[in-house]
Amino acid sequence: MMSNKEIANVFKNLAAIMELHNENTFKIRSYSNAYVNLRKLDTPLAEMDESALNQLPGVGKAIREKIQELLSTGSLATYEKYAQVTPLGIIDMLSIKGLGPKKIKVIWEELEIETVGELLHACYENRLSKVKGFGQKSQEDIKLKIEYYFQSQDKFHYATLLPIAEQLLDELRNIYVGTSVELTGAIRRKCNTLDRIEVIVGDLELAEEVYNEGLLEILSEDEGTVEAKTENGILVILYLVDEVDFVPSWFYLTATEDFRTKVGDVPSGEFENEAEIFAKLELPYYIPEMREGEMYKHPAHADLIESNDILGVIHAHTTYSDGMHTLKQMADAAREKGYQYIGITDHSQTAFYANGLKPDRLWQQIEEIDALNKTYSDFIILKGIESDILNDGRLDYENDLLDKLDFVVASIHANLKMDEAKATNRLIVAIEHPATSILGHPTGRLLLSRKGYPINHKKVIDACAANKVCIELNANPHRLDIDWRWIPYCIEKGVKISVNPDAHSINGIDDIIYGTVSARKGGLTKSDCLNARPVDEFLKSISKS
DNA sequence: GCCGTTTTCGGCCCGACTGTTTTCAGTCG
Repeated sequence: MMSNKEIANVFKNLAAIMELHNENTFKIRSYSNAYVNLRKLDTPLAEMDESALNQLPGVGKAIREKIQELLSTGSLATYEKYAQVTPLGIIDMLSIKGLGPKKIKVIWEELEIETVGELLHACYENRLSKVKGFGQKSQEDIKLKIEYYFQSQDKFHYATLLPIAEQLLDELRNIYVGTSVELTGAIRRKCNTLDRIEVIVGDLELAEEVYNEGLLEILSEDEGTVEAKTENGILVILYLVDEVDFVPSWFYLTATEDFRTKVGDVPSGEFENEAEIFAKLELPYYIPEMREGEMYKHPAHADLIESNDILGVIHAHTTYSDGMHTLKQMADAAREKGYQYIGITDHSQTAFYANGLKPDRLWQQIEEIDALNKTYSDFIILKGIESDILNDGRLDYENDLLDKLDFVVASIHANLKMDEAKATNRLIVAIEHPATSILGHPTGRLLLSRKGYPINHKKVIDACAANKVCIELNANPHRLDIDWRWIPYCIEKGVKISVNPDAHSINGIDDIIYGTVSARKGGLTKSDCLNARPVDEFLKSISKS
């Protein structure tokens, strides 16, 4: 049975493909609205009867019937009709930022291009810039976007691969009873994005059940290294080693080469665990997450942040702007999950697309928070805003209103096309605003789909240090922004990191887990984490006086 | 295709930017 999100996505895809075929724009808008409305629903569509479906906003007879068709057949004839007359490559192009349906249509019709690869080739040959409506700059921009698109192909977010890897691990352990079986490589290092799942097995033989039971499709087998694919097409590498060598092999396969060469060769001998290897190398124990890049230069703290150290849910949206749940629902959920406080940050007025709050609605929210806070004795809601950083670096409200808030997250959402100097300067102007408490998602990147604007990290972090502004580690697995590689520099400069879920729903709060994972990769300790502090210390830490 | 009625069809979300233009279309958030 299809989930609400899956059904909503069909309507999004339907709207996009219909735009390619010049259908009525208002019809298309209806389907887009259906996408927006349906994905926000709490109740599963599958559990609703016909009259309940009819009462949903934006759902009339036609869309209701399409929902029912999807629930009973799993597909949609209307979409299939358009898909049949649209090359797959053209549909792929819709996911490249900067390319909309109008431009794709021109590319398709004028250049007779039907795949993303052909389009990249046309950029290299300077053919795209000759088409009317395109020029040198568009061609260069599209070329870079496609190159990023290809780099991201066959890669996955950590949050996507983790459950698949854990299930595979379980199944392999059931096959190799009494044998060591563990994740290794990038997935053990909990990398933000990955292209494979690596598993080490303490047995030199590949068990027959692995392929007989359809667990994996074996691609190749070579000297203890087996390449395979899961049924959903994800690359799996199995390393088959002698059980006696398991610990040193596991150690070897986990770290990247740069880390390994810096810490020295794996010592010979038998080891019970990796701690003994680090001891033999006369090094402190580095958690697997840190065994890459330059992290060997930084201390291997014993008190690294853990997700249950986080006491406050900072950066959360509600139905006031583009969140799925009400203020009270979000607060109650945070409290029930064991947090001590929540910092509400809806979008500010410029964010029209997200129903950003005009001053009067922000005042209204402030009043509602005051009232709700009187009903809690063991929990507190902090008044905040996610203020857009305008094009010139200003914040999105007058100072008298900003002063009424407990804290301000300042982030860029629009006009993302900037060079490094412009982006850095825009951020620094916002950081220097006395109301700014936390810099939100500093680069605006969306892992595997958008690169983010270039910034001079050192200048931005220095400015945060000088103005007592903290930096967000946005915990959404698609962002994980600020990048963990910059955490050591933040620590060096005394800039606190706030691990923020950017929650747009109750479930979104749980993204804190992924933020904590990335924070640990960067060696963040509990004491350097802003929202691992009780609420009074949180407020003291962001106070400018 | 949905909605809301002055119940049976007309109206339907904005603003800025960018690159391409010669006054604006396409895209994004």
